[in-house]
Amino acid sequence: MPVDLELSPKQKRAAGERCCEPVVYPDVQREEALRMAEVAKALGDPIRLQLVDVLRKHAGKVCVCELVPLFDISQSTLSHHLGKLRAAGIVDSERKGLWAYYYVIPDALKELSAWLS
Amino acid sequence: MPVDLELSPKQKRAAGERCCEPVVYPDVQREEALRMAEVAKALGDPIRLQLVDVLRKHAGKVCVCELVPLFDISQSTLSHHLGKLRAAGIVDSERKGLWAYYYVIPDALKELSAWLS
DNA sequence: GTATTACATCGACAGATGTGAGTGTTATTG
DNA sequence: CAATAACACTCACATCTGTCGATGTAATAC
Repeated sequence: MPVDLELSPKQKRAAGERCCEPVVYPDVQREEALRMAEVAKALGDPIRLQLVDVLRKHAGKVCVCELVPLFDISQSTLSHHLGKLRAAGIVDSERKGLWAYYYVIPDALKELSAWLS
Repeated sequence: MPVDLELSPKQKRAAGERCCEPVVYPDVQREEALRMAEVAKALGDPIRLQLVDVLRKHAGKVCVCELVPLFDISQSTLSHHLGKLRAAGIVDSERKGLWAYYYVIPDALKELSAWLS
């Protein structure tokens, strides 16, 4: 896990020579980074972040019709954001008649949260 | 802080009537969300996330020339990513002669990290 | 049945993003 | 001095993103 990066030679390399040893990068990080970046990207919009905030704090399932008046965007744009959050595996929804209820998937933010702290 | 969202009336509103009470949204969240989303967005790319990972784990300052061989991208693209991270306030750099040393700004990820956990 | 509501999806568009090749600037080596 | 290394920046381009209006679909109300 600890990337063993040495603070190597600070010396202009002589023509054609490599500057710094190419440090091997742990492959484990690769897929992990892809997953976490996907989650971070989904949270990288103020509206989506607030959506997740509301859904998390509510602890239950929230109807889309209750989310619409919270933001100054059109219904279709909100739907688009919810779709992105679902695609990123952060939320899921459940349809009940005319209404759609959204909720945060437990542990969806766990990996990113752990890495950040 | 707790957004008091009631799971209100699940009943098709009668022509012209509002579906759900427009819940007031705490303004405090607004700017906070903007800041956190900016950080999340910067982390929303696998390469930038790995860059931050390397810089964090190294605990010191890392020369760009040591970062280049870690990724399969051009030097200019790497520079671009570092610039984005700097613009988001996550990292900063220090120039020493020919070399540039990057490091993670302490507490830069604090707010997002706290919100996530 | 018809009218209407809740929500997702489509189409379009301006703006942002990731990428690399090339260039410029500055400092170091010889 | 000249040559060159390290790195940021410019330009170009294909792709992605956020946004809205319009449309589609399914369920409810009357």
